[in-house]
Amino acid sequence: MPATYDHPRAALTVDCAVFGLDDDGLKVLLIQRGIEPFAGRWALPGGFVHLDETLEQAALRELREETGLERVFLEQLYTFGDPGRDPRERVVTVAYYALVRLGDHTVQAATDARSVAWFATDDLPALAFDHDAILAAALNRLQAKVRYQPIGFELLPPKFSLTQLQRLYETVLERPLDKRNFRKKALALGILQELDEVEQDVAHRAARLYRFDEAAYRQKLADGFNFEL
Amino acid sequence: MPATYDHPRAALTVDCAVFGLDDDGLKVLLIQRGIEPFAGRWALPGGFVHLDETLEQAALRELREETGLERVFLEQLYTFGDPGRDPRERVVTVAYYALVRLGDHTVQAATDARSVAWFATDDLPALAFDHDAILAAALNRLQAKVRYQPIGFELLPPKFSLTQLQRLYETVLERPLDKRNFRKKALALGILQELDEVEQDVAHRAARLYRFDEAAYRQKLADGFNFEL
DNA sequence: CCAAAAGTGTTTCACTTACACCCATGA
DNA sequence: TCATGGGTGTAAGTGAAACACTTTTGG
Repeated sequence: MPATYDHPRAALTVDCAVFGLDDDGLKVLLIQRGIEPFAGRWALPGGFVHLDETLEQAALRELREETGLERVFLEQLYTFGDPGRDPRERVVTVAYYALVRLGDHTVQAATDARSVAWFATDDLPALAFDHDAILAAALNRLQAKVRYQPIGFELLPPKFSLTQLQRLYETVLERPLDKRNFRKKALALGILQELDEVEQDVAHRAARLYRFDEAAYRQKLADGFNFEL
Repeated sequence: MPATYDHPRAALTVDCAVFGLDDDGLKVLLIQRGIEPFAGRWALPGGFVHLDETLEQAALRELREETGLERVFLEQLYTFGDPGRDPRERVVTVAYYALVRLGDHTVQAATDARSVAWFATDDLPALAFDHDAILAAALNRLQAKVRYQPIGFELLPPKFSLTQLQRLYETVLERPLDKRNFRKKALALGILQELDEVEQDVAHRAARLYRFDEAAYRQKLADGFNFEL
């Protein structure tokens, strides 16, 4: 390491793969780039890291600026830095993935984004840079993580039915689950709070609603409990 | 994103937590810094990323330059970038962890490293920068990963006994394992090649030697096999 | 012949999986 | 009364964990 840090420097960005869930399945939030390179192409929201903010703050700021999203679950994914991933010059990007409750937010294009939209993860347009690789990594991580950590709740409304929860897992894991076994296991985790409420406005028997019990989760986590589903 | 990438830039480094195993337990390779900041302090080997190399290449190059190590198992860990983690200016570091067979290599200090040494992971000196946090994350990752991916072989000589393998797992996971169950499970993975050789020069019955069967591993991996131990 | 580690099976228990019917509600 | 999804239990099978003695070898 030189005594002074004076040398040519790569540019540093953050990019976010933001996932949401609706009746059609898993969605990812993309922006349409307003500027070169790749103007007009769809891309993950992201941008340059400022010198006075953490990487996570940069990711949250870019999300807010480009899409209007706030208060999302966010976790660092991987850092992509191959020379050539940006056609102009060396750019290293720290990728994050985020989970949001789709109903909570309306997205809104801003700054350098021409527009913003949700895309089904199994029907994506061509993406700018190496964003297809980043997105694939993010999907992998989500699938792996959802099995042993209850992060899926971040995709659901605060109150949900067991059927909704099951559909979430089926969607993310891309395979059907047995209803009775799923309910047994989900309840056995001991982190679901049964509410005295049911679904509204459905044309059949209304399902009981539950809430994710954060306190119970922290407790069990500290006790070394295993949350595999 | 501005149309040109002209703005103040953070410096970008890589750092490596290199693990090895000997009879005393798990070791990590540290260098003693020859220059400021933190001259004289122990630190993870690492350094600045060049503009024309990948992040992984940078990590391998720094390892070679500072410690003489070559051909190691290397995997990206996490990117640390809080402002203030370097006392002089903003430096973002992409951390890697590596596994080596301790017997294979003799390490050798070079470039900016005053000296190089292996330290027991449970008896570490004060480290430079936030390297204690990086190292803690690396240990966590190693523990988590060794359970479901057979990376532990990277720490053993090419030919090893089942007892050696068991001791490796016990060391990394920090808990005793049942001998019979361990052997049953390890062999059931179907990725150990039984050799017609035994240990040499031991003062008791000599143990049969095995080899990690890379081909069988790849095959089973492709078939979706689960390698949890 | 003693010390030291290698090697080997069976039983028990817990968890996973497969599976089908009645219930409540609104239209 | 019909259509729609909500809700429930049991039996069989599979994998994990606990556990102790005999064998081999060199000193």
